[in-house]
Amino acid sequence: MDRKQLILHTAIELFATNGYEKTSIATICEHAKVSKGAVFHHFKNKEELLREVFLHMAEAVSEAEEKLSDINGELPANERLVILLEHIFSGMALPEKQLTHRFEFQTLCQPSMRIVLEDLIEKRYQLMMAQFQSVLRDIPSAVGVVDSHMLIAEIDGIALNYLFANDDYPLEKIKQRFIKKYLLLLGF
Amino acid sequence: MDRKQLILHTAIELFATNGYEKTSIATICEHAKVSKGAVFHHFKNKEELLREVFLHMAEAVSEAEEKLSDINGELPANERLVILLEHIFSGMALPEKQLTHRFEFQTLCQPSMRIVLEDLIEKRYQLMMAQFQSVLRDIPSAVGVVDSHMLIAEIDGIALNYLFANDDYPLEKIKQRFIKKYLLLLGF
Amino acid sequence: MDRKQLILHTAIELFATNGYEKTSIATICEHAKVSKGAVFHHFKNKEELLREVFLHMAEAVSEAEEKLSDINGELPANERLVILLEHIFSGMALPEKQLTHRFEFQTLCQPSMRIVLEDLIEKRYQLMMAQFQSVLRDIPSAVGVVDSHMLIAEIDGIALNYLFANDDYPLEKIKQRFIKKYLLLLGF
Amino acid sequence: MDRKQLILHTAIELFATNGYEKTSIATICEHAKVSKGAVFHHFKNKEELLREVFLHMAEAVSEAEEKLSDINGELPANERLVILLEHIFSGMALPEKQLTHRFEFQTLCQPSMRIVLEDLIEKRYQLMMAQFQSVLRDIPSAVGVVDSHMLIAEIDGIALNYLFANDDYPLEKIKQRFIKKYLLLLGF
DNA sequence: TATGAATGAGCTTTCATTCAT
DNA sequence: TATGAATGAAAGCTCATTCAT
Repeated sequence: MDRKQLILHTAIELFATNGYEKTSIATICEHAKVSKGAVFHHFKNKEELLREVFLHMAEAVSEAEEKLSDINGELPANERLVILLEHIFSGMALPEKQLTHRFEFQTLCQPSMRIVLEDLIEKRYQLMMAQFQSVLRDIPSAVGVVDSHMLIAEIDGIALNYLFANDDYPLEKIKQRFIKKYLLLLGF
Repeated sequence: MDRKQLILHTAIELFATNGYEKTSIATICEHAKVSKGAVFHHFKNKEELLREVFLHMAEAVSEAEEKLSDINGELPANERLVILLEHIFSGMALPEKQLTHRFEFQTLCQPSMRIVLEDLIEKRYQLMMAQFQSVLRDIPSAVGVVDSHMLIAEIDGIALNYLFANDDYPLEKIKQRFIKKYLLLLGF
Repeated sequence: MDRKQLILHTAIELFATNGYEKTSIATICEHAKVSKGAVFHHFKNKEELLREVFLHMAEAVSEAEEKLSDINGELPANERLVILLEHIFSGMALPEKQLTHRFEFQTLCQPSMRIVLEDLIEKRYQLMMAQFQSVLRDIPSAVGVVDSHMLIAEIDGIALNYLFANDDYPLEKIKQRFIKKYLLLLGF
Repeated sequence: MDRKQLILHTAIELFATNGYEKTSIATICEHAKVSKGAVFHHFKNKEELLREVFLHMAEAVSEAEEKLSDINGELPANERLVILLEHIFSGMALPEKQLTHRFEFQTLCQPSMRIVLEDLIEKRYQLMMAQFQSVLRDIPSAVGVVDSHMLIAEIDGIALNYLFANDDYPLEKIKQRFIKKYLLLLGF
């Protein structure tokens, strides 16, 4: 792995676990076994590093989602929706994805991060909207835009609560109730 | 208002808008027109100030909720649920409550804040759980614990997305779909 | 015990164990269960408190020494010297005197304390000189001034080393060798 | 001279003359014409700086002593003892050594310094003990351990008193009486 | 490309001291 | 006499960033 990638990976891990403000460049250097000069050679400043970390993460997530879309292209809409939701819920339990989530929630809530990433966050939200709308479009009883917003928000909320909850959080049962709820709402 | 309250109010506002890490004691002092010494006279250190800010906020919220419970004590469960949800959604649009929400989401997502507030956050979550369960308990088709977790999470998610969204976020329409969804799920 | 005495006693204890610079007025107040106002009512400032602490300690020591002189007034000089040295060495092992010593050594070595106490330290040294000279005066082979300086210095050194040494410091054996040495030097 | 050495030298001088607590990092920086960042780049914190200052000083002293031992390797024990004592007493009058002594006494008496240097002080004491014992070992009438402790303590005491005394301190005469005393005690 | 010494602004915190009550 | 809230200077320390090598 080249130097830049190494720094990027180290940064996301530290940002996710300790927070952006609490992660000093020096700490990143120690963990990545790289000099400070190297970091500032590859990234103009800390904010630019943050932006690239965000981009890097968003890219990885998008790739996974595209694969999913490709596979399920021809199924009926309700099945596609269920598969999508199942996929998202499964992801929540993966340690690797949890890191990503942890980081993402911080970018949303932390004013200092949000300011730096505003445009990227917006773009990313539009992508998610598109993904849900492409499924809901084919369901007559769905209210495309509203339901997409709602789905995204609710999933966010569940991920957030699960991420920081104790071990006994009933994620699996919530998933089932959640899917049932939507099938009812959408008339299946 | 006494000095301590003044500091507390100034702190929550600054924490909410600029973030805990990015809010220096010096900034709080400038805004509250108080000396640094005064802050450390009333609060052992910045972390203790954070805890008191959290407590202060949680108290205010709890009081409002208690009032609501008192009023609706005798209505049927489904109506109580709807009123509760309407109340929560209405709150999201109030500037004053938005400040509180902004702060609260940071406490959840920011590792450095979370560590300091862990116990208080847990206690607060239990309180919310109790509130929802006291309504759902009277609805046979509800799955008390699971549905409470799910409701809290979903509302969190909607508040989070609304809070940081553009002006065109369809909160009102989401509220309607959201309530409809639950009435269907719970068999009303 | 009145307030002022209480503060004085608390101060010497804290100065001795933690050092003058490291002992804040606030800490003294906590230990003495007294308000800050009370301290500054009785003492103009921290330096004045230090001076009074020193005076208070020196007084107590002087009283003890006077008693000793009174008792041994009529013995031959060499016996008086031995008794005096025995008395001083015995004192070193008393916890209460150790506190005093600890404080005293700090006043000698700590520039910031020394400056404040210069005149009092000088006066106290003259007193000790007088005490030794009053004994050595009666011993023909003694070189009054020089031997007094030397005795004071050596005893200081032994006290200093004993005070901060491990439990196995052979104070008793040193005392015997020390006395033997002086009896030889002075021709007894 | 490199930056680190420069800081070290500046620090020992300021610690010795003004005391450790009263010497701020800022003051060291001003005197050494170096930025605060530079100090904390080379030393983890003020305590670590203190430890390195102590080590640096102890090293210089040890080197001087080793040279002395080498030179006198073959002389009879009593002559070696006298030379050693003469050497130590001569040192007391050197301005450069006085700085070292001033610093050393503070490390012994100042609780806050002592805590930080405990292990290094102990090690240094053992070294001094070894030095004296290597001389006394060859003198039958000496009580090796006890006399070494006593010699160290007494020399400490004389240095301490001389260091802070007025100009009329009879160091030279004390030296002569001191050596005479020991020659008598040890049977020469 | 890469290093790490150096900078200096800014942070949290401590503390002697003052003063209205 | 006594209290303790308030002050503000100064402390130790962190950190993003620069730059000579």
